[in-house]
Amino acid sequence: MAGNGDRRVRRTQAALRKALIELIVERGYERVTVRDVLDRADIGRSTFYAHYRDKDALFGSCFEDLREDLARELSLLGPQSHDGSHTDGQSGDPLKPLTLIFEHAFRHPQIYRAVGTAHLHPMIFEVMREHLCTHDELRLPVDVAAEYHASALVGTLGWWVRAGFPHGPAEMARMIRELTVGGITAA
Amino acid sequence: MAGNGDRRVRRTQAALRKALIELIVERGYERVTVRDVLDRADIGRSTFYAHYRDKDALFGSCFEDLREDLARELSLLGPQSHDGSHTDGQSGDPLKPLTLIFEHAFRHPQIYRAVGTAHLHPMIFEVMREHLCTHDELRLPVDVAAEYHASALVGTLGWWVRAGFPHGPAEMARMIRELTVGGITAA
DNA sequence: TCGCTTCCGAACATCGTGTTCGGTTATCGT
DNA sequence: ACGATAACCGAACACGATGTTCGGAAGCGA
Repeated sequence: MAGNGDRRVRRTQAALRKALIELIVERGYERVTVRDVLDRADIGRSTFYAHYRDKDALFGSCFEDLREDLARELSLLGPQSHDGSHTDGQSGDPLKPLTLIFEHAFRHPQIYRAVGTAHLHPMIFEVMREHLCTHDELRLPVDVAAEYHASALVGTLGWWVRAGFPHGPAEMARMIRELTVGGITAA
Repeated sequence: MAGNGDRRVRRTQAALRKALIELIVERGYERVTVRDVLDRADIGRSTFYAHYRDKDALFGSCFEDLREDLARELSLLGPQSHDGSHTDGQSGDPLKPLTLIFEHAFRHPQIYRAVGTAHLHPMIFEVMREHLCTHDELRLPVDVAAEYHASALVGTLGWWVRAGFPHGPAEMARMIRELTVGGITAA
């Protein structure tokens, strides 16, 4: 599986990505130098620059993998109500997409801790936006509402990861749903 | 007003802060060098390091001023319902604190654009947390709910600033309130 | 005016970056 | 198995940013 291209290239890139993630978790992105990554991955300097323009590029490739992975898992669920409102039975459990996001973070704690959740924002935003467009029963600007809910979800997800998963993924999904559909007055 | 200490010190620090903010707005934080700040502010190199340990320290002093300014304005309103729920008439307009936050950003577009809104998060979070503690009618963990609403507010605020204030401050406050108290189903 | 503090700016050591290039080694297709 | 090809190595280099030092000039408050 996943065996495209030269084996050496695969080995090199995997080692670099692994090293970067580890180091970011240990020291934070800013405090990691290219030299550090090279030493940790045991890769030659020139080899690094043959693959990536700089540290940012390597970092980008890391979370791009992650993002695609999550997007693929989400797409397997098929089109459905993405935020849990409208339990109109035409598609599976409306809580499933939310749960899946939290489970994904739960399964990749290292990368999520390193990469942060900010990079998921655009993706979540688009999902929210599309959903709100098809179900637009509100007179609020779509952008505002989408940004609001995307920020809430992504922010809470990030907090949950940083706090070391104080609750289970499914539990988190349920709570987010309640907060989203019920508002602050729901008791 | 604000005339504490040596005039030269005030001049120097003000020039450095102003230069940094301008440059961050123009190029983004990472692409600003200490040299750039020195040139823009017309300040000697050694003088800079006599005042701040590095670029981060100067940056920190910038948004600390901002944070204190906003906190002072908020405290002038006195204790009240900070998120707009509970129109129980015992204190002024429940929408006022929210409006004040948006107005503050609207009055300092440069700094907000440069500093971003992430630094307000802890403050907003605490306000949310306290409010939810006193009005805890929900069985959800306070931290989760506080993080959710804080992220939503701060995220939307940041989007609004970056988008160039597509709506008025009061309008934004009203929309946030509706999204917060009404949930997604409120139509 | 006097004494003190701040500012200046040039010079310096140090570090991280990104590139180059000739030589070595692993991989893939046949 | 083997040969052509592509990837890797690593040392050396130029460059730019950082943070420090120090003697002298200038501005400030009293």
